[in-house]
Amino acid sequence: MTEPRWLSDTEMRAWLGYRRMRRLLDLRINRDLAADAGLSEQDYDVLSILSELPDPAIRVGELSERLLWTRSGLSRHLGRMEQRGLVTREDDPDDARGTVVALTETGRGAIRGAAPGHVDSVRRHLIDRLTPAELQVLGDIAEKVLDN
Amino acid sequence: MTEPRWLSDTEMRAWLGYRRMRRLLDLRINRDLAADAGLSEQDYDVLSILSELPDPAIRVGELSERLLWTRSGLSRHLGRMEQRGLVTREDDPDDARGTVVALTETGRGAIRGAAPGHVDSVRRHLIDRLTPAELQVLGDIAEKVLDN
DNA sequence: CGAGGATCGGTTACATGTCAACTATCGGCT
DNA sequence: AGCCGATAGTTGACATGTAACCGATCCTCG
Repeated sequence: MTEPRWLSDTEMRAWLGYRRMRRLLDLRINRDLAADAGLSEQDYDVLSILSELPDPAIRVGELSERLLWTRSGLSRHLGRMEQRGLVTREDDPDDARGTVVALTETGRGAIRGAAPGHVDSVRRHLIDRLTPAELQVLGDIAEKVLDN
Repeated sequence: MTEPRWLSDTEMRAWLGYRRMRRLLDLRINRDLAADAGLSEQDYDVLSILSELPDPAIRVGELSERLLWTRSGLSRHLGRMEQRGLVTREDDPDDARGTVVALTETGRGAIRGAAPGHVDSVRRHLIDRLTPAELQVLGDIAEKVLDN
């Protein structure tokens, strides 16, 4: 193996900064969300997707792709959310192998109630700390990283 | 509660982009690290801090602060790493409540062996995809978010 | 001194994620 | 029609994180 190209100061600062930001930012926002609405970040993500859907229900597999989650993890999480009355699961009438997930009224109420506080939290901890130019670049960076 | 300030397009793009980047980037880099070196990201972080220390050992509490980890989580993790022969734990001679953690030769070898591949992985998935200006801004963003 | 609150690290109970294996079903091909 | 590999979702075994609590030790202040 040839000598690797170690990271320069700027590169190291960006990498370590990203790592610490990830930890602290997620910690703060999740804490706010749990305190304000009694929801985890994962709950919020699921509810958010369901509430913005044109259809009343979505296949578990498609939901897992949108969330970038494994099916098994999602299955377990949906079980917990179902028990709390946030979502329902029913057999897909079009494909007996499948299951469709839908929001309950409780779930819809939960996301409606949680959204304002969550947006405020995201603003306080991230968005409002950055300039418009920085927000633009952050979007660019994410796009480049995700572009496989 | 007054009407919240919802996110603009640019803000939403930055936020969702960050979220997706976090998921995918971590997934990729952790996968590489596990495949190349048989280490988890957490293992790497611990070994990395220990290997760059001026002293031969560090207090558990200080390690947990540097890692932004809870003590209990770190305690469990150190137990696992100790069993694998990567680190040792001994009573702190200066404070009988405390424990000091040190790297074993195995642990030092593991981090040395893993570092080149890890740096390469970080480059491939993040650093080398960005321009110097973007790296600078990413560092700035992290600094602002972490401030306070 | 020495009493009592603070601090340290670990453990127990629990939450939540992954991987591999499983069951049920689908659907193309003969 | 019937076979058989592919696909959908769930579950068991396990890894690994947190919060609450515990026993031991430290240290300040009367």
